[in-house]
Amino acid sequence: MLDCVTDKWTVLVLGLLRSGPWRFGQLRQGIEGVSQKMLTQTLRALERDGIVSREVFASSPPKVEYSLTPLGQSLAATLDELRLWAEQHMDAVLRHRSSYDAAAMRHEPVPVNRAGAAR
Amino acid sequence: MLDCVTDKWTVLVLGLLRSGPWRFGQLRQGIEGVSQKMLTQTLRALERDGIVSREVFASSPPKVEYSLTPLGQSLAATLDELRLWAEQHMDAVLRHRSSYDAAAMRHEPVPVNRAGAAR
DNA sequence: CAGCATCCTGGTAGATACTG
DNA sequence: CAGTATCTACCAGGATGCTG
Repeated sequence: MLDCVTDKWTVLVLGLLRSGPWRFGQLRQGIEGVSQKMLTQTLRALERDGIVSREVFASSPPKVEYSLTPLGQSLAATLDELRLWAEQHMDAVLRHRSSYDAAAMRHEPVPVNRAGAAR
Repeated sequence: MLDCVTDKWTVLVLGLLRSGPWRFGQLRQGIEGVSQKMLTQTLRALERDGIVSREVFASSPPKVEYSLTPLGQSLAATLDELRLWAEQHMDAVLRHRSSYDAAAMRHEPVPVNRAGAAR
């Protein structure tokens, strides 16, 4: 259950939809790095769970709008707090991260380049 | 950034640590389905980000305790709201999900078994 | 007990091509 | 425009064995 709401794309999609209905292509452009496949998949899952609603306009060119259901709005609000936390504490995290890495350096003797970088 | 906080195991680990310090083995048992590898990995990442602190007791047998830093406590609190949302709305989601699936059935005619199941 | 190194597998996401 | 279908590659994550 947590899996579906903590999904990366889900968080981003709901972030955009908070401001009102969006078309497929708009979402695609608004979310950097999302593939058409993942966007479709994410939206289907959200629709299935009653988080977003999908409205098809039988026009030419075809047009499909996605918007939040009431349930979706409550989730989006909750997720937004998470995003807020991330924004507010990102610098603290990054700072701690680099000092941690620096400390690790001192233990792991020589970072000799044995056949390329780490990993 | 969101990736690290929306990780599955992260959420579960922080959920447990809210109640105080836990030992490695306790966490392992307290979180169903987590492998030793993933738990180690998750804890390392959280330590690196300053979310949890790791205290080693040079006793025999060895003992390592994990606890939340102040930063971690704030994150844990935020994540807990998410868990709360999930609990409160899980039934609504599941209900919508089954009605959605039922509707899909009617469109996708005969679920004939063409060489194994779907996929 | 806690943790690391290694190997191996399967699901997941990307790329590509086609359709209503 | 908004999808579906198919193929492939990659790497997250499980299993195993060893160490301090």
